[in-house]
This record gives sequence, structure tokens and C-alpha cells, in this order.
Amino acid sequence: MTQEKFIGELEQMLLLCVLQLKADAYGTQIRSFLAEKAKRDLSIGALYTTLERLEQKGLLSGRLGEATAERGGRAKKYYSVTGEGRLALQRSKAALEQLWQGLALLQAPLFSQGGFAE
Amino acid sequence: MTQEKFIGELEQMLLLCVLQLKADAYGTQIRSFLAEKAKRDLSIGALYTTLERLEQKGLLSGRLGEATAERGGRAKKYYSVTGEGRLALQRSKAALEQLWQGLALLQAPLFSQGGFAE
DNA sequence: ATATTTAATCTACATTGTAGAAAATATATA
DNA sequence: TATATATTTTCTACAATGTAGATTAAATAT
Repeated sequence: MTQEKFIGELEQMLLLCVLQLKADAYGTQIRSFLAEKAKRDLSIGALYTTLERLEQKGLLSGRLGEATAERGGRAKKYYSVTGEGRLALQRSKAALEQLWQGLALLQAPLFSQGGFAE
Repeated sequence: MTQEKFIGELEQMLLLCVLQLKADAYGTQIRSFLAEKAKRDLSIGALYTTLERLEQKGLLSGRLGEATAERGGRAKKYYSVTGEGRLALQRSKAALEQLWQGLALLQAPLFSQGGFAE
């Protein structure tokens, strides 16, 4: 298979969250950020499973933080996006941009349900 | 589950292809279009399976064309994006735009990892 | 010690992505 | 009119990604 693989929709989003959160990108933060910005609520399991896979694929790299919690609690695992992760994001973005090119989705036809107009 | 579902990456792309191709959106065309614009090569099976699912979910609607082939062959199945399909696209786009907000991926850090130059 | 808090891991299953062979259906031609 | 050829879709099976909730881990507070 000569073609490079595309990453999934959620994978894309989590990578972006990590980039946005910079030094503060760990599980719970990422989850809140995604919910706030993208209106996408993930279960704990969905979140960590995907982060773990991203790490295994080499698109994210994680390191354990020391216990600097205010009230207590387990150590955080901080993530950052690798070079390969950034490349993957770029590729996805470029592809989507090509496909959106010239489309005016917000126009009238959007609400004309079922027809074939445009 | 109160949250609306997100559609997959490939689903997104196929919906966009159908929009772009307008009156000429059937399997083989869609496949070529995707390959050309997004550099994403799908097998026949991957293509039709996804189109079928999109139809079942009500994001695409399909109708059989009459046999107007030049040389012969089976009738084409033409697709168009439903109102719901357009909504789904908008939602995906909005979410991704939010997450990309302010990121300058092409800057220096992208090339600071081992061997990912472009 | 024991409760409480914060965060990550584990286990299991559903949905989406992928592939290639097979089938359907038309035209061309011997 | 059989048979080859072309075009396109359907079928079957499996891999990767998405999803959830219970459980575990590890810290602080009482």
C-alpha cells in the first residue's frame, strides 16, 4: 500500500486539542476542551483509548507529570504532538479543504430536504 | 444520548464529493474525484459500502439512472446529499474550524522533529 | 487508618473503514 | 443469437476507529 493512511475524525480532533492546550494537555483537560470547543462529549474510556492509540502510532508522545495536584490525585499524563502527528493533521486538512473548495453549503438548498437542487 | 453523532472522515469526504459532482455523482465518478482532489484511493468495496451506509443513515439519497452508457454496462446509481447530510457536514466543519482556530502548523516546530521535512 | 479527590487503565462492544471477488446489465461482434 | 467485452454495483469478510462504564492507582485531607 503506497498511500499514506488517513487518521480518523476523533483522532484529528484530539491532536488539535493537544496542540491548542500546549503545556497543559492531559486527559481531563483535553476532554473539557473538546466538549467546549467542538461540542463533542466523550466518555472517559473513549478519550483515553484514543489517546493511547495515537501514542502507539507515534502521532502523540506522552510523559508522566509529577504530582503537583492541589487536592490530591493520581499523576497526570501530558501529551504533545509529534512531527508525524503534525504531518497527519496537515494532510487531513489539505484534503478536506480541497473537497470543500467552492461549496456554499449555507445557501437555500440546505433546507430543501430530499430534492436534488443546487 | 442527547448529543448528535459525528460522521466519519471518509463519510465526510464522500458527501463532499457528491456535492461537488452535482448531477454526475455516481460511484465511479465519485471514486475518481476523491482520488484526484484528496489523493485518497479507495477500493471499490470501500467506496460502495460507505455510500450505502450514508444512504441508510439518510445523509445521501440515491436513484438509479437509465442505461445511457456509451459502450454498455450496468445502470448507474446517482446520489445527492440530503438536508440532513448537509447539516452533518456543517457540524463537522464547524467543529474542526473551532479546533484549528489560531494554529499555525506550518511554522518552525513542524520541522524540528527528526526527519519529517517536506 | 480511612475517606476523598483526581486521573488513568482495563475490558468489551459498536461503528466506520477497507478490500477483492462476484454478480448484474448493457453494447459489440462473430 | 451466442459470446465476448465493458461498466458499474452488490456481496462477504475482516481491520481500524469510536464508544462506554467500571475499576484501579496514587495523591491529599481528616
